Amino acid sequence: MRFSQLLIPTLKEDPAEAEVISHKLLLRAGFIRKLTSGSYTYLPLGLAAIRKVEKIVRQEMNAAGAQELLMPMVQPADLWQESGRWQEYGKELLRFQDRHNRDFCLGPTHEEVITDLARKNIHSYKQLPVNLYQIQTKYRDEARPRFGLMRGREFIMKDGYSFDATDQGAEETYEKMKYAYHRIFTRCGLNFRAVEADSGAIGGSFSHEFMVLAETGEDTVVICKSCSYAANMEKAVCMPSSAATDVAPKEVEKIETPGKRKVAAVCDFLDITPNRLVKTLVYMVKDEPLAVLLRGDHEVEEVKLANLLGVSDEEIRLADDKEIFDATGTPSGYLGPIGLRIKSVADQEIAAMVNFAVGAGEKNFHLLNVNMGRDFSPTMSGDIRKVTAADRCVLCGGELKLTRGIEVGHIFKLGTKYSEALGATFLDDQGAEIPFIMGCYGIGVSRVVAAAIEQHHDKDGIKLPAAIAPVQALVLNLSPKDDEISRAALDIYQQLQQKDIEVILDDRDERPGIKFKDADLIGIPMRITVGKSFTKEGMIEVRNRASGDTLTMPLTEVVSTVADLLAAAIL
RNA sequence: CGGGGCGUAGCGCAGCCUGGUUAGCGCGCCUGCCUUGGGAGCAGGAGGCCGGAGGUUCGAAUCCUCUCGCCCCGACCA
Repeated sequence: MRFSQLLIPTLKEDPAEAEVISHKLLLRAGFIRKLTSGSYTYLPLGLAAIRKVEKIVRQEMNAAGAQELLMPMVQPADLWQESGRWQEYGKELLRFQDRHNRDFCLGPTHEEVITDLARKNIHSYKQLPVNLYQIQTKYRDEARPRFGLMRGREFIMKDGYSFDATDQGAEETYEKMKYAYHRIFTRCGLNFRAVEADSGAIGGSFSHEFMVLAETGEDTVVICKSCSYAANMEKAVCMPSSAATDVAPKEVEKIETPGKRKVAAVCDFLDITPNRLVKTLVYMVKDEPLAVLLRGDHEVEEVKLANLLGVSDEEIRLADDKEIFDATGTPSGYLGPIGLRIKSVADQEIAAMVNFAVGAGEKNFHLLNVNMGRDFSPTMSGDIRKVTAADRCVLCGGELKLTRGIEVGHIFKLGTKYSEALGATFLDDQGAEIPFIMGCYGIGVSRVVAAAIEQHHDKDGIKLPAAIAPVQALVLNLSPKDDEISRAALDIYQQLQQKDIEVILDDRDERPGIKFKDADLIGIPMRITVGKSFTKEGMIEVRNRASGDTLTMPLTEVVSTVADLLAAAIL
């Protein structure tokens, strides 16, 4: 490929529409162009990078025993009505009608279609397990598309679905996929963590998100500095503190605290730190009020609270001031656990506290030296708060770090949710009719490219890992009008091609500076420069974009050197 | 969906508040000269219904109303 003939519209300045680095660089390097909010055209270089990721995904999925297929993107409403998601899915599902006024949607995911396929074509345990995947453009009518390829409405996704006869089989399949995902993201050159995610009703550790660690990530991830523990906020376990045993409980003392309602104001007034105070929040759980007791400096993690209560997180919400007063007879700000007439849940941390302050359950009063067990007993207790960087790792006791992550993959044990809803069953070896045990496994292919750029760039441009760079080598002919230089550049270009190394020859009639700048911007791993030093000394420069290492050598050594360096760079 | 910001040449922006000849600047683009190891220089040139509609006015890029689009924060989403 000749640079002069490729469409690589690089930009010298940052586009006004881009905020995050990957978005800016993808536009500047001529990888993508926006058509409309959330949809992008993949230009030749951008598409080539996506194809590289797809290739790795295919290799690893196939190696893990999965088979590729391709399902329709337009899906009939009936299937979604059968699963119940036509109502549940909300506005992200882009719906429309055909000429016969039949309802359809653009596929944001394919559980319904694949389950329909399975129920029609898989009938016996002898056919199981089956693991199917596709790589396809998905459409989600996102409320707010943002950050270029990071959160588009249209994006390329690998989605896979497994069907097993038994729970154990499904769990084995899950582990295989988890392993394959580790290989895929490692080969893509990403710094990532597989984090335990909330798996809602199914429970157990059967949902993992694969998070690329990057400041621009939309999710917060908790990772241990010492071991491999990693989890997202909804799932991250707080290790309980041990109770202080050397402090004697004191007498409860009632103090007037006029107008002091917020934690900060109360602590300030009482001259204590927030970790010596227990705040009492009120949640509405399916319209029932519930008091939630939490240390003053902690925050509720609603997903964990919902899980403890055995309800979905959509069924709980904070009560408003009126609901609080109606339920407790106390205005918000002075609520306390003593004398409460509604049920209560205490965060486990409170058990470790001695002589703490609480609201008195009476306007303008607080109590000091309160102790759980002696002065009140909550209905329930458990881990219901968000972890903080001050917490310790549940596995090894090491220090935790809160960091941001980009979700590039998600694996999930689905169980029988869809197979039951759609009546997708098979006969087991006893002749019994059983629903398939399913799993689903997604990878945001286009998002992987954006995430990789977030992790691999510098002030000059993109530094994609060789495994997913659009092409591997770029030969710069610095003087296209000089026959000797042009001949040498062409020679190297052709030799690299013969070795099956993807290469672009920059044969443009431009000044050297422009070629160097563009080379840095688009970030091809190996840059081979043929210029004056070749005519003068017979030397050619080979430069590694990622490391910046530069070697000078005679023409005869160039091709083998580049081949060796690339072989070392690609896993 | 709530809040904020922006739409003027391919890209980045000024002009708008305080209406007034042919609407500017930088980059890019085209032609020529020159230059050729880090986005050079000189000369000439093309390119805009100032997002759209309506209104106010003798006169609107500029003021008012509506509308469409894009971006950011939040909500939502996995």
